[in-house]
Amino acid sequence: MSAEHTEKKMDTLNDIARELGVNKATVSKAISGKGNLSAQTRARILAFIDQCGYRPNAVAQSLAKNQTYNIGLMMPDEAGALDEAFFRECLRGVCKIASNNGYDVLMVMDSERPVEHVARLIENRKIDGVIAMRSLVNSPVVGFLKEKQVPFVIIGPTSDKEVISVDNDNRSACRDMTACLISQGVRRMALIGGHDNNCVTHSRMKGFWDACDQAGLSRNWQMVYLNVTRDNRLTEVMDAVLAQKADCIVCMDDYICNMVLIHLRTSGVEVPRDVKVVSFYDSILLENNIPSVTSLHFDAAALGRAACQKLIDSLRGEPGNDFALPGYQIIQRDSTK
Amino acid sequence: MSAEHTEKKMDTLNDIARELGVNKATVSKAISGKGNLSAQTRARILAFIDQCGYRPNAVAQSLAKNQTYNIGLMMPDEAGALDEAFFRECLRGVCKIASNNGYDVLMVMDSERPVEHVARLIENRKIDGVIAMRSLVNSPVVGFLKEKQVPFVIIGPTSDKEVISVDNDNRSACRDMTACLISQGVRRMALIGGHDNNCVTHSRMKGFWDACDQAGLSRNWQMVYLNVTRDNRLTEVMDAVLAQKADCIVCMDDYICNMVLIHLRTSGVEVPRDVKVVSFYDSILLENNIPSVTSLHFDAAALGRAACQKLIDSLRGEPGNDFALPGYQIIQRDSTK
DNA sequence: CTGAAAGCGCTTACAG
DNA sequence: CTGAAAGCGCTTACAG
Repeated sequence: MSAEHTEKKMDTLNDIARELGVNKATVSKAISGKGNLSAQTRARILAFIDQCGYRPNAVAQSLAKNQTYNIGLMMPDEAGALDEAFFRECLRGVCKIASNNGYDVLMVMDSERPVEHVARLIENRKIDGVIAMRSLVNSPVVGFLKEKQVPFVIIGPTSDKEVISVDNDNRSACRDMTACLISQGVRRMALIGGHDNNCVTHSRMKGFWDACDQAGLSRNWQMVYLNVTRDNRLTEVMDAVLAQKADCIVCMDDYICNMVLIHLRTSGVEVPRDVKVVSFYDSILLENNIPSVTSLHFDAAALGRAACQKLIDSLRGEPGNDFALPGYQIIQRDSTK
Repeated sequence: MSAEHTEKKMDTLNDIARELGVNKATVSKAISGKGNLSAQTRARILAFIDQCGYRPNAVAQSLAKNQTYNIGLMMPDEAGALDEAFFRECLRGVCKIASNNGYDVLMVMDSERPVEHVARLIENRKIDGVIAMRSLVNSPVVGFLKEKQVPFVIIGPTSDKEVISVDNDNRSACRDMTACLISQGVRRMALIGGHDNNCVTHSRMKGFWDACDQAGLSRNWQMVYLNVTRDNRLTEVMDAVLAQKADCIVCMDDYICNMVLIHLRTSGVEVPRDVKVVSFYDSILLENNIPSVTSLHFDAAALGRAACQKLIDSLRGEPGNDFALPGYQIIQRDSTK
């Protein structure tokens, strides 16, 4: 494979132009497919390139074309509180589409100062555009990207109409799931969620209320507790929930659900006999629980793919094909039987 | 902030050279700190740059210096089977050190053809070096990188002395943990592990045997089952383990441990009364279990940091400071009480 | 249809 | 101590 390499290095446009007795511009045109060129010489050049294993220097191309073919991917850096599998899947989706389109993915995972980091990348011209995952409400990142006119797409909800975004249809999904519970006879639910500066918390809550309203179920009968993170408020919240005889605990994500399940188990409350439990987000934590937990399931990889495709379309100035939002399923398990 | 920008664009070396009435080479020297320059003019130039917000074009620098300041990070793409938190932590560590040193991290997460992907990156000169996570035994990636003489470091075990690597000291950790069990009276263990083409499986097993040998515990009394992945062999393995009256089940990772716990629970076998359970790898799955599970805990972020630092040292041609391997702890919980 | 030239924004010997 | 020049490897008007 490297036999020819050792004889003559063929790693610049000049090398191969000299060898073929043509101008390097001609070679460039053959590769890019731009400009006029007889099919004959193009074929000859392409054949030679293929055979000698030449690869254009991406850095030089970047400089000449003022494009890097790099995408910056901003990962939120909140340890533990978020679903690891979600990020991995999403990342997989992004990388896949990027790779298919000749782009590479540059990670931005700066705990302290994400804005400064992405700013440096932009100002140094190391990336062409940005994908931001799970943005917070009014994220300063969005403001920065808009001001600098950097092409970007957001994975997660936005109210900003100028911003390209993809998101799970959390509101509809949570509405459907809640409606499903109501149709099964649930009347007095406790909704438990995390940080209320997280956009997704809001969407899910809206879906929850949508279903209650549609079913004519009084909002006053339902209980809502937000900002329940790691261990802080859980005990007091659960005491209230049980004292007020909720018939179903609706968890906004699997991490909260896991805490709830442990609390119930140690308190001797039996699921689903004494109280039903569901989660708006599914992960391995719930799948393996006993009893297994009814939950919504979203397709994170599809989300990543959609985000990346939208960004690349936008980078190319293409119309921005609209994608159907990746779907969701309600997975019925033992915790609501 | 962008007030001056709008008046005069100061985004190339030429712009600022013209403005200051000096040569662009002089400006370049002021920034890089290389070459001779009077402290005075250097200060003047630096002050101006600071004030007008100029940032060098990293692409042009790359071309001129033949360095990209990008690191390729290869993530294994085996969904589900691996610990998500491990990757996230490790990634965090890598990104942190990279960022501190002016490097950026380019993801390689190509399910189908990782070697081709990294090859393209190298041949296109988009990266200076590579970090490979949790490589498989005899990975073709390693062969490729060695052949191409690309600087790289491996996160995980290698027997290859020419290769720079960082790893948890799995063998010692597993030996210590096993020794600890033996000192608590365990005599007949069942070791259950995953794919035996995974290096880590071997290290952990070695540590296990080390402790048995040192304690004079006959290897014949112990049981070992490898290649127990998702659901395939678990049931038959557990039947054998229980039939042969193991007093402790040693799981090679938390995923296996989780499956084991579920099996035990549904079989009515009580932990730790009927059998003790430990895991060689800790994650949220085990921490929240009831009973909580005794386990080894490794510091993945430290591993990522060490790997990245070693790579950067090697890129700089520096001596390659040796790092102490990131530590581990034995976390005693209820499953061995 | 092909070639010669200028340019992308930097760095680095080499003169002066 | 500073400057003028060549070069990194490509692309893209512009001539011929």
